[in-house]
Amino acid sequence: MPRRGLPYGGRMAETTAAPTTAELMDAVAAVGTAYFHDFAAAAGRLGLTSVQAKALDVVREPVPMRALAGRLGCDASNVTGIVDRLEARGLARRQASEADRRVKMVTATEEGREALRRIRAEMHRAREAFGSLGAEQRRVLHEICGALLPLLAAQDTAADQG
Amino acid sequence: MPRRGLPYGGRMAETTAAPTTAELMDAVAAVGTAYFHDFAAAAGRLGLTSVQAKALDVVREPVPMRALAGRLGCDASNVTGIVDRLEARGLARRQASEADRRVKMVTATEEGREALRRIRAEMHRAREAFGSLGAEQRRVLHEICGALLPLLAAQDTAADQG
DNA sequence: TATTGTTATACTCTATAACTATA
DNA sequence: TATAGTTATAGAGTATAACAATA
Repeated sequence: MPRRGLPYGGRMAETTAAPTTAELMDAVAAVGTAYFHDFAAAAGRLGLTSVQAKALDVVREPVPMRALAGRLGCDASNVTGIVDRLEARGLARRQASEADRRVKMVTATEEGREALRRIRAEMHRAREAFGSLGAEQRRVLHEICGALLPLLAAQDTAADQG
Repeated sequence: MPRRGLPYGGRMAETTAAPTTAELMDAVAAVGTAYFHDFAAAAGRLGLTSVQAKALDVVREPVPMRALAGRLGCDASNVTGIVDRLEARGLARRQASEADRRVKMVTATEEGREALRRIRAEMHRAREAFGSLGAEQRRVLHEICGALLPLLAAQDTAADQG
């Protein structure tokens, strides 16, 4: 099949062939790993683990402990310790639910929200890397991610999306 | 700017706008997280942690303990325990280097390679998700990943690429 | 009875520091 | 002296099982 000019900017060689599923998975895994590394490093500079940072992101809006466990993809018993540590540093707080006195809602404090903003600002490599993409590349990548996510997260909806 | 027909298959609406860097980062993070979850689950079904599985992948070819630490992105002291556990299960083995008697080369056993093959085969969601992409989408996604990776991993080359 | 959050336990991963054996 | 691998230690994340409070 003849290869036409590249559709989203035409920066690369025309010889680029469509990769196999395995090659694609390796490439996405490498990018995902590097992205996560940048995220963990940014969180670490603020003295937070990556799980703590992710939890902080989830609780920008009040969330029950149980649901937080779902969003973090871990057992509910872990969340106790994770929120304990966030609370001890004043980044989040527990509040009893009025509707159901068994549940406790977790919410980020203003300091917690500020920490999260700083982490995002500290992700220098990711910002540079994604910022370097052209409009068409961004659009295509975003669209492909949107198509992939529901398939990748298919049966975890209840647990992962909380 | 007027929007032309989509270049890689034209499946979606023409109204899709170019996302901001932040939106793009969130989308890629979500896909990366879901991918990693699929990987960890596949490894878990074989009784392996994700780090053990990644280590197994690295040592398909003989690698010094120190270099393995670099590829895993962790301190060298951790690798002792990780390889201990792989070795205890017969999935990898240590061999003294002939050139430098201080270094130990780690290599996957045939059983270890088989375990790795099974993990890859067990990543059902990822295989379905990426397998569902058309040739043009695969090509574009692969190319963008290739452009992103060196920027994301820029200064970690020595540590991350071993 | 079922559910929420917690505790107790045990394992793994993690970094730091100190050690040994080589170089 | 410098480096490779190990050990010791402490902290954090993880799942399982059992528990108290509430529904």
